[in-house]
Amino acid sequence: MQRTISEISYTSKEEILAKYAKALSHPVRIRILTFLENQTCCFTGQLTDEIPMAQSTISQHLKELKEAGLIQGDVMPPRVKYCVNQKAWLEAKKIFSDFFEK
Amino acid sequence: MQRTISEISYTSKEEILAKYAKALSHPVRIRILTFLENQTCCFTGQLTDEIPMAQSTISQHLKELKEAGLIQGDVMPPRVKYCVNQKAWLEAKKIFSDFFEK
DNA sequence: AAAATCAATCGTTCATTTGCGATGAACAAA
DNA sequence: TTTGTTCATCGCAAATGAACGATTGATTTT
Repeated sequence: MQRTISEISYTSKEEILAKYAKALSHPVRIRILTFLENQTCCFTGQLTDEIPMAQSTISQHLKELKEAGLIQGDVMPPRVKYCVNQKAWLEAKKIFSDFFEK
Repeated sequence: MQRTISEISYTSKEEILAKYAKALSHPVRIRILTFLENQTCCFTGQLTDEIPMAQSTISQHLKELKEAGLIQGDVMPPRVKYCVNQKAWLEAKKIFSDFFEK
């Protein structure tokens, strides 16, 4: 059968949900977010103490969470304090909840 | 600095959440699930009609959703009817909602 | 029995993710 | 100024993901 495959485009809801889901798609990122949520905030050092992974790996996961918008980092030399971005957190919460609601 | 990197192990909550999140981490899978949720069920053919992607690609995404447990396929020769797995759907809903709740 | 239909799977290609050690940049402390 | 601390980034390797066309297997229809 011959199918015409045009360019697929997604709604922004689909893309935003996928973006947040991707951020949550690795268990260590779940752990990091849970940790941050409990502490309100924390320094990277606490995470590298708690999580048995290379510092560079944790830094990489933090970067991904930051790029998804779920966390933010405040530089407080020589350390960096990470916190959950409450605005994005609430947006994600709502988007997931709407998605599962219907 | 010398760090000891033991084997990391995750809780089953972390793993289950990550598994569902991964299933939702591609916009076309979001679209498929939304479609299924609206129709209750549908045949693969409806999806390949609706979504401008190769049949094999859609089939692959269906497989991933099935492996995550979110959908199930009933073979009704020569077609296959896909439905959301309500049990898994509710579990996912609760797990995401718990996660964002705290 | 032959042809048609539907969907899964195979094989390929290319891109992205994951993890690590090593290095670098910024700043504080000695 | 040198040393130490903290974290980000680079560079690499291995694994996984995404997309496609082609093929196969199951079943119906002709």
